[in-house]
Amino acid sequence: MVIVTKTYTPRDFPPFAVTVDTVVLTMFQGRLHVLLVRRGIEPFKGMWAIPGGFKRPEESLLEAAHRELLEETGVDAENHLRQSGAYGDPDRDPRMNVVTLAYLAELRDVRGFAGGTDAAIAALVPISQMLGEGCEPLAFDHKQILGDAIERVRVDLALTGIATAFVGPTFTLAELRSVYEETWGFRIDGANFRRSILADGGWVIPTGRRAPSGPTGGKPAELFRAGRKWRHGAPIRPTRPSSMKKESR
Amino acid sequence: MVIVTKTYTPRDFPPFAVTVDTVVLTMFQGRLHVLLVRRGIEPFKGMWAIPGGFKRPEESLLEAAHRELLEETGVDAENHLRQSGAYGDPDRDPRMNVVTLAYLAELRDVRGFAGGTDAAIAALVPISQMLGEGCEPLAFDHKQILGDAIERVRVDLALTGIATAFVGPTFTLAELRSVYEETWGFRIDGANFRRSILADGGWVIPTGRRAPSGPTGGKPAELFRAGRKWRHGAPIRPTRPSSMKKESR
DNA sequence: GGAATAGTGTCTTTTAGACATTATCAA
DNA sequence: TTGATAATGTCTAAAAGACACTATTCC
Repeated sequence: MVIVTKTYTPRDFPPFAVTVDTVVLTMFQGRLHVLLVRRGIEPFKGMWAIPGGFKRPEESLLEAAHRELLEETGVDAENHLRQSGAYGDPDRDPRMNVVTLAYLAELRDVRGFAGGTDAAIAALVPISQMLGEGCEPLAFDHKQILGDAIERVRVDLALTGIATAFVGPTFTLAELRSVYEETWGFRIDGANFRRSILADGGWVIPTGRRAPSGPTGGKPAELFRAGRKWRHGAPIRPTRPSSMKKESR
Repeated sequence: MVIVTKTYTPRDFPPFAVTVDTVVLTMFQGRLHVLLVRRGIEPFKGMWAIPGGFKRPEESLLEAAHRELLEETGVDAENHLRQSGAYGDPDRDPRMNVVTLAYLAELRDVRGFAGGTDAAIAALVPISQMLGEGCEPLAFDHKQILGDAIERVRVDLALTGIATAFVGPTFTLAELRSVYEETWGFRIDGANFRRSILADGGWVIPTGRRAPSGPTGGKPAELFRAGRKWRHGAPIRPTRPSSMKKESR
């Protein structure tokens, strides 16, 4: 039975360290990347890790995630942070009992980042390098956390307008489509994609302007911006085309 | 900078209490209910609360959720617990800084529960009573936690086979349909529901047997069991029928 | 002009939604 | 028999998927 007083003493409850770790995902050179830091201290010194750190008593979990990411990497993900999971196995940190809350942020620009307090280096690393065949290890249970976050993004792409977070304030439908293609791992027909997206009125809105053609020419693409609508009426489905050309990469 | 030693002392990190709270949802008398406990101690003494308690250092979050639910309510939700959110605002508990991890369990049978350690009473309460118009208050931020959990269930019904968790080991399609209807709040055409469900092969499997007719007669319904398939190919969509008869309750 | 990319049109197949019809029970 | 519920069949409309064709750029 817990003694009911205004203040608790440490003997009344088992204390834990609470950390927040943020998986920052971004499109870089046409590939899905994650922002990682090289650990500068033991344990797992020198290994890649998801940026994060201890929550402070006076801040909320969200505030902690925002602050830690900014401190460690210089990246400001305010208004882009979403919860993605909690991890609290007793042995997940060899030093002590740590419960961590994973956050997720999809960002367009992850520039100007630099190693902060206790992270030696921050860098964008391709997802395929961390989760594919024969991939590199990650500190702690961060491979699990990263995997769960990716799976979350895949689902959310179909159900919400989160795809627009990966692109700029204005974007072409080809850019938006490549977000889906890269994350789901297969190609989508451009014509049908356009129809699906525009049929879901209020999600992407034409600006009337056009993007300049690329170095290889082609018709200049229309520029769109994200609308206020968030939940899709009909989901953009991750349906692998029936007789579609196989992914060629 | 954190001092790197094998063991940490309490001065190295801010300690928190970590609790796990479990939202148990079940169908009872045709309505969606949540399992709540009357708080026997301050703060919020006498108010409804989501069952839960302190995590122990030697157990995982999942194990803690399982144990606390069993202790407080007598309900064993092993293999049915899923994370649904984390809550850590500094003032969410008036006594101290508590980070809580919310779990979610959809169960068929929530019987044999009784008040345990520090919960005076455990009871099934209709969701409408806790979240509807002019509803009752809940302890702490448990109204938020409950609302988030319900929203999570609504989405998961469309994407996964979680609906079968609400019904017995064998069930009729009418029973399964009522889970969707009750959770989404509108009626679904029985014929079309049957087609959608059976088209998604491997999710529900016919047993060859039939359920006895109800007291009002009618053709005995086929009995199905849950298959191994979990993710739906095409989602069972929460599409409100266009010209459908309005919900009559 | 030719290659490349964006956008339109259209055809086919699939699925959702509505609802009529048939089947099988209890009273 | 009647009333109720389950299951099947069928029609229509909408959406997905495939792909031909046009438009506009760079080289």
